[in-house]
Amino acid sequence: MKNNGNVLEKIVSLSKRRGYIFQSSEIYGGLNGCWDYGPMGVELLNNIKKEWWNSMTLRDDIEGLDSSILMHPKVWEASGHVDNFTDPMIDCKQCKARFRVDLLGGMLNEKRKKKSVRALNENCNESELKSKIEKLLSENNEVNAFDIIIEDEQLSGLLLQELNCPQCGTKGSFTQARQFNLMFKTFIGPVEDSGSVVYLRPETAQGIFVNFLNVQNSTRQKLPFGIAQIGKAFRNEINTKNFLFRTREFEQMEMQYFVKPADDKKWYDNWKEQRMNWYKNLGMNSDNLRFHDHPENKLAHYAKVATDIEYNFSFGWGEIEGIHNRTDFDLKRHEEFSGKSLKYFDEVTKEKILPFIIETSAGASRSFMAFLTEAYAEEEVKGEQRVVLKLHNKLAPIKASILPLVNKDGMPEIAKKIKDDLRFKFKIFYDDKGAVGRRYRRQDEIGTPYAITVDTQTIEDHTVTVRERDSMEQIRISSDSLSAFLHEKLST
RNA sequence: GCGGGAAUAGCUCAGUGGUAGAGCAUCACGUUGCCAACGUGAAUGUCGCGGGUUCGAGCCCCGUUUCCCGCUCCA
Repeated sequence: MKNNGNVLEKIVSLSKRRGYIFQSSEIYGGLNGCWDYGPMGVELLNNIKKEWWNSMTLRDDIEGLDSSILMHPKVWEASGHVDNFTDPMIDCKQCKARFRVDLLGGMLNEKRKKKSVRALNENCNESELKSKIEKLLSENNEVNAFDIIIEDEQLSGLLLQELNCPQCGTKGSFTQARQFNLMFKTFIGPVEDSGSVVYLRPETAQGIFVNFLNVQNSTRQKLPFGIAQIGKAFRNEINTKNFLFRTREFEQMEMQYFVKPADDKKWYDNWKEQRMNWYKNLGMNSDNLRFHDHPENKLAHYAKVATDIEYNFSFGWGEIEGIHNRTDFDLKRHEEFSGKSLKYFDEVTKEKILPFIIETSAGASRSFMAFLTEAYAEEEVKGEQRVVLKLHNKLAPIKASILPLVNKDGMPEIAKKIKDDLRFKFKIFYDDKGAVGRRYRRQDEIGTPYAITVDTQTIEDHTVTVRERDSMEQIRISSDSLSAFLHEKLST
């Protein structure tokens, strides 16, 4: 059932109807790839983050951190993002082939480069641009001029018009090159010049790396130990798509584990297993989860080995978490660029070493969507269809609904008292509108695991029925024991 | 970024150039006896946005935005 595109649309629709996800800036026509978390969505998201945070920090060897989104621009030079985080693309309108502009030069021989530069010079009749081209040609030979012009914001498009597509040979069929860095730029202070440029972080990890020694010194941790952080990150993606899956603003849950270089393999394997189990323990079916190891030739610039935990979304397998061995790349680079030592002093061997880093980088937004997809179910009950979110108890936004069977004989008063007893311990919802069957179904649709109903017998003996979401079965328990009941059920 | 589809009430959708509609949902009143009950009444629309054609546009044309699908891409 999950393998048809309809499911995503149904989830999008349900998300809006029931307050999980709204489109950002909807009244203005929306903003591409931006989404808001509604009343239910923010509860689910917070529950996911809480489970992750607890699993990471309720142990001896991991410390928490919340670093700022804006960081010194040199951080991103050191990390490699300023140089490597670019992706200028063009398409051939004729044959639909896509090329990276920076690689296009390598696909053309010198003769073609010279020819295209000459043609550009001849065909250009805009005086300002013409003089720019002539200046370039006077300072460079034609081949070098090609490489400069192809990267030039103003001239690149004109030069592309003079080129033939390497695949189909059609001339002038390229789209405009989009020349940009995937990092969002902004400016600090009132003057918007190059000296005041800062970036919105494209990953939270660097905030951990630059604080490595601060955390170690203040907590007296010994290797191996980790630093965990949850926060927003931003990437100016060319295309957003698939609901929450590929967005420009997203939230990461990252834990960087610092180890002795010789132990890197051991901890990489260990964290792979721990992280996979985390998803399974929160209700994801093993069949919908897999590892995808990165082939060596596709590794990121900082990684020695890497794997993704992928989830089987309605649109196919997609990464929800990356686990990388980042080696000592980041700490070494930050030593280089900052001129400060980031070495760890081993008290036993009396050695100064630069630790290796095993990174676990989970997408909070992507996990959110995976948990939502996993939970979504359509069932037939007595000839009627019901839609139910089978969310894990720990993740469900609302833990229990409290319902008077009918609005008379004092039932609402008893139900309201139960609500007041429970409301500061659990996220609960009181509903007395319409028939009770309808109220059950409404709660099913937002994933509430328990429905507590006050009926005639409650008036006599203070017992209530508790209906379980997935089985729809009811048990009868004393209203005094509800708190203990929920506490037990929700903690497993 | 390319190609295809879509956008009308909160949701799902009908409306083929001539008065803006249905079902569900919402609200009020009545009713109520455990899985989307019923009656009566009410409220709800820049027909995604901007132009154009026309006596007249939700409908035709152009542009644009957003979403979905496929391709491409994802340091």
